[in-house]
Amino acid sequence: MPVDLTPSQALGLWHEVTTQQVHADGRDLTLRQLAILLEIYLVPPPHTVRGLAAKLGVTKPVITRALDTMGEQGLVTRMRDDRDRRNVIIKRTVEGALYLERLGDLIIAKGHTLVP
Amino acid sequence: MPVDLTPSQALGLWHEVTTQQVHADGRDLTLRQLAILLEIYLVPPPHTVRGLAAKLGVTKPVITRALDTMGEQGLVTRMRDDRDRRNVIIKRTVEGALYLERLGDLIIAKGHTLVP
DNA sequence: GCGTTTCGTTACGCTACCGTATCGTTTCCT
DNA sequence: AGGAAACGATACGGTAGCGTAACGAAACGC
Repeated sequence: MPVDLTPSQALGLWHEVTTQQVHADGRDLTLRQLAILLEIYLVPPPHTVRGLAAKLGVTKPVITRALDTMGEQGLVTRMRDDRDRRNVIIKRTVEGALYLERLGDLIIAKGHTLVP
Repeated sequence: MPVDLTPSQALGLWHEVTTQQVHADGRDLTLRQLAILLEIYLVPPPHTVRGLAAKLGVTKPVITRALDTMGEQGLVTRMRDDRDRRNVIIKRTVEGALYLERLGDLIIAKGHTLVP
């Protein structure tokens, strides 16, 4: 079931959500960090640094840095892969799930207030 | 006519759009910068530094810096207000309008691909 | 076994943003 | 006219991101 939006609704939705996020988010994630976080939580595991870098079209240090920052904030965790100890498996956390749940709620709420 | 989204659709939409934006956007705007840009283009003028700062809940230097950066990129322009020369009026540009139009198209396109 | 490849991380120099405080200009008010 | 207030910009020290390049550890291949 596709979601049909008018141009005004599409940008209006982005406007409302982005503005509220700027207001409320003490974390202030980068666009890249948010993309990484969403990828980790919405796409089936396992997630690796290399895989995320390829999916987003960025270099590996970008992923490492983003995971450092978001790890300090409790949004993700890293574990070495025991089956191939070169790999690092990125894992979800409760706090990260809550963060995205709040974001989803915000998007849904703003969607309801839109007029074409 | 409100837009009804399931939690999965809401985050899925954000995921798709954010990811593609990271891939494609050579500009790499901050979340705050994007919020400012949307405010300027979606809310009726006039826009001032002070007004934008209040609306987004940030300090004035944040707005000044964002306008500096986005001004260099041609996304906005500034003009002194001749009726009160303390004020600066922020104006839209063709390039800025095109940028947001592309963003809107992207949101609409990704909305169509969603399944609940 | 030993070179080669594949991981993720780290180092380096650089740029851009942050918050706080202050500045110069312009307007307002009495 | 002259002081107070409002506006946007700037200065400052600090932090966090960037891309490129190099690194150590682990697995692979012959």
